[in-house]
This record gives sequence, C-alpha cells and structure tokens, in this order.
Amino acid sequence: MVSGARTSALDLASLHDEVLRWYAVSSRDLPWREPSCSPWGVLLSEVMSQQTPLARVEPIWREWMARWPTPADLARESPGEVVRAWGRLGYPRRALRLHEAATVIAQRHDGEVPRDQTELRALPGIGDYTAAAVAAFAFGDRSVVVDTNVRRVQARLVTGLAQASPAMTRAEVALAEDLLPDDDEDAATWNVAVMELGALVCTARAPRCEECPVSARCAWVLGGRPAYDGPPRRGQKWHGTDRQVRGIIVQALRESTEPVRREALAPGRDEVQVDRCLAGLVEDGLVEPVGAEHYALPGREEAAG
DNA sequence: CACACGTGGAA
DNA sequence: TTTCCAAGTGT
Repeated sequence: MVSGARTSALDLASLHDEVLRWYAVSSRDLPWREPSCSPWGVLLSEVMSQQTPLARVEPIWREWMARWPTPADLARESPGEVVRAWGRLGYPRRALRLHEAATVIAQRHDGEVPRDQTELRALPGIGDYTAAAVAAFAFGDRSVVVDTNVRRVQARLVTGLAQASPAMTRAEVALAEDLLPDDDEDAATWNVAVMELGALVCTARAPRCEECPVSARCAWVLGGRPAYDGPPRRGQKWHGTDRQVRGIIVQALRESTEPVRREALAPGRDEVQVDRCLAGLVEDGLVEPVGAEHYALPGREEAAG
C-alpha cells in the first residue's frame, strides 16, 4: 500500500524532499497558482493547457478571467462569442465544452465548481487528467495527477526509459500512486512539482539533467541515458488535412462579425473538402449555417447536435 | 485501441 | 523546410 515493488529501490522520503525543495525555489509564478485563484480559474487554466504551451495560455486566461470571472458569467455568453475569445489556442471544441461545462455548473452545481472528482469528470471536456488536476490544485485533494510530464519523469526516473510509451497504461497510474507522499499537503504539491520538473528540467527534447534535483538517483541517467527504442509515435499530419481546413474556416469566422459566404471561408481549397469540413463543424456545434450559403459562429440558439 | 482534433515555436 | 511536440478528450 505504502510502497509497492515498483518503487522499492527508491528512497521515497528523500526523493520527495528533493523534488519539493526544488519546486519551492524553481517553480514559475503562474497566475492560476496564486492562492487567491478561484477553482473556476484553475479549471479554466487546465482546459486551456490541454495540448497547449502555457506561454500561449496565460494571456487568454487573463482575458477570460476578467471577462467571465465565474461559471455563470460564461454560461450567459453565446457559444460563438466564447469560440471567438478562444482565439488561436487551438482545438476550439475545448471552448465549446468549457461553455457547456459552465452551463452545467451554473444549473446543477449552484454555480460552484464541484470538488468531487467524479462530478468533475462528468463535465464536458474534463477527462481523467483534468478532473484530478482540478481536485488537487483547486481543492488540495489527494489525487493522482498523471499528464505527459509526469509520465516522462516517471519513465526516466523509475523505469529508466527515455520516453513513456505512446499511450498511457495502468502501470503508470499505479506508479504515480506509489510515488505520492503520505502527507496530504505534500501530495498536492508533489503532483504539481513533478509536472513542473518535467516542463522545466526533464524535458522531452533536451533534458537538463545537470539542473535536476534527482538526477543522481535517476534510472535513465544511471543507465547512460539510453535512446528510446519503443514503438514510434504516430506523427500528426497537417498540410492539406481536414484539420487544417477546419482551422482556416473557424479562423475566418472568428475574424468576421457577420456571416461569411461559403466560397469565402477557405478560398482555393477543394470544395468537396470544404463541404465535408463544414458539415463536421456544424455537427460539432462550432459553426452554424445562416440562410442558404452563409455561415457564422454559433449564436445563442445553439445548433442541435 | 487507434484516430481525429489546432496552433505555433523550437530544433 | 520538415519534424517534433505541448498540463488531453471523445469516440
């Protein structure tokens, strides 16, 4: 229960001590880490940060917190305006789901972000990671937060591999559980500290092992930093894909306050592809047809899924 | 389980 | 220029 076979070779107490000490002096001053930040602010930061570098998140997060300081404020907004304010953070469906989540919070949770992980997990756009992260960072709960940073740190420090496997495994969650400090307060800090270590020191491309507080006990370093030899990651295509065309269309609509003619949405692109993307975007609720050949971001009457 | 889903900065 | 990849989620 306390320390499984996976971590038997580690001195957990001093491992915790060194990482928490490092975090205390090396962590970034992010606005959603301020003690005064509301659970809503934490939730917003987590969703915005999904697959998106924090440097790009911070300015948008500040705008949103000033404009919609509570879930009820966002819920009152039209989904199209929310997608517009999302700007170029990417994956705009996240903005839509945030709007839906805010609506659920306003209607079913009395306007308060739930602190129960199961209830958080039930909100649209909130998966295992985000539910655990909000529970830990907004409410100080003892939860197991496993993101890409944690997976990479664990792969190197404990397993001795250069990278984590492409898909998350049960073993990784179990390992994260084993590594969690017994003290609840330390556990909450540990979660964010390991993430921060992965983001600043134990990075994917060029890890700064000289700056790492635990490199002396890192299985990967001890093993001579062997190269990754697992299955290759599926590289994401971009040029010419539907994803690119969808991005072009939504960007055109974000920049226009009025409905846009279909031909003006993605000039020069294959019409079949544009129609397919448009149908998908309408299906997703990100775009709304206006009349016979115009399109716009969704208004207050939300398009039926 | 594999794949779709945006975007931009760094190597 | 191309490739990698960043606090993942939904199907």
